[in-house]
Amino acid sequence: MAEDVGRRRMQQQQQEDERLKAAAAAVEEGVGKRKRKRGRVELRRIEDRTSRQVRFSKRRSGLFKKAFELSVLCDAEVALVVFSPAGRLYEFVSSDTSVEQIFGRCKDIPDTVIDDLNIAARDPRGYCNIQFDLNEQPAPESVSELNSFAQMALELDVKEMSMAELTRFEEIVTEALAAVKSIRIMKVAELTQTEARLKRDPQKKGDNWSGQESGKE
Amino acid sequence: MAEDVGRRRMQQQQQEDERLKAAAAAVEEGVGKRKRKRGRVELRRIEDRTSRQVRFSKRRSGLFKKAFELSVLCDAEVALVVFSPAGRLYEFVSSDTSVEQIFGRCKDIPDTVIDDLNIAARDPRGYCNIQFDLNEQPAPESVSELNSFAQMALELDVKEMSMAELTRFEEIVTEALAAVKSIRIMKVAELTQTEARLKRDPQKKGDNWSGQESGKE
DNA sequence: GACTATTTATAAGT
DNA sequence: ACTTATAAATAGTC
Repeated sequence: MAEDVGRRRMQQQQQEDERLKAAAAAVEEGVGKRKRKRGRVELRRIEDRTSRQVRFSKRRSGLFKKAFELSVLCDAEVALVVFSPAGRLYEFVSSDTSVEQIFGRCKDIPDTVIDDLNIAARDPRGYCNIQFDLNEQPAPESVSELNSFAQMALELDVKEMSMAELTRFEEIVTEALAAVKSIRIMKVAELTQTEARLKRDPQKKGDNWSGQESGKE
Repeated sequence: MAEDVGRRRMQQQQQEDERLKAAAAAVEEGVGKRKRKRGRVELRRIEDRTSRQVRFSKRRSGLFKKAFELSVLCDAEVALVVFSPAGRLYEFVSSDTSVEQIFGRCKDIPDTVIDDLNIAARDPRGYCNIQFDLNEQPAPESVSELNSFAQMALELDVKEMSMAELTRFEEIVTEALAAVKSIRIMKVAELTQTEARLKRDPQKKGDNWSGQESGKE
């Protein structure tokens, strides 16, 4: 998926350049008067309240529409639940089944199955205990030197910050986390696609698309 | 002018008509030798197996992507579960929540309104939409040089990471966020205490519309 | 709530 | 797979 995007991006080199230049200019001149092109969005929490609410409405309807289409076109079971920040609940379930039933099935499925082709995760990660003292950092695991440094830098600096800075910084870290998540999810999606071809077909009849894999990546 | 507007609407209407006619024709004449225009799809189960599988993959990716974006952009909780016809499970849960948690919340909310597409909402409002791009990292805002560097470091490096690294890194960022939050909370508590005597309302962090929406529209 | 300009998603084609 | 043509989604506006 990311590769597809990459290709497309190459095609749109011109546009990209244009955008990057604009962004660079905006940074230099200070944020503010820059107006985004229509239809283009950064992957981060929308700051403006009104805008965020409007977008939520539009995007929510689009998401549900897509979910519905997937269920119909591909004969898949789909369950979708969305809570607005205000706590309102919106849900969609493809067939006659209920959300309870579909979610229930998730729990019943053993790890082996889930592990194989699942896109996202109920992995143990992501639950943060705010137990540690800042002076006593958890040992900076070696993901890469850069990352370790970045993390230390963040946390050390944090102690010196004003409220405003803190608030802003929290936003930044939140955004960074969002970016990381998105990338990971896309990678998972990629892998899932790749592995799909290697997966045996439980109920094959006639032609099978999974039988024609020509190696893995 | 009004005529222009009318013209546009007519064009749209034509598209709709065309589509509907095509669908109707397909039904009456049976399955087809008919070649659809690119990008155009009838809302019905795809008969061709290969095609169905291919589109399932693509659309599934798109759906999850959008679900993720909605959660990030609009700060909403999202749970999405998809079963392929083969019975494989794909799921996505927005943040630190689990499917079970979100599901649990569903049960607690009584009144349900179901619309045309099987979409249920606890709110009279309609539905909505979403979309996003992975290659587009959030712009590095400058809070301090250190922070900017850290953030950029994070995001740049992230693109090169393996899955294992990504997972680990996500964990680190999550922890960092937790740390920042804890610090901010402590500071808020301090300030609140201090200023409580002055009977002043120091700062509000919220631009969370969940807090401001008291229920009506 | 509707309109238009753009971007994104994606059905077909190679 | 990779590319291209089209449709759909949607951000910015009024």
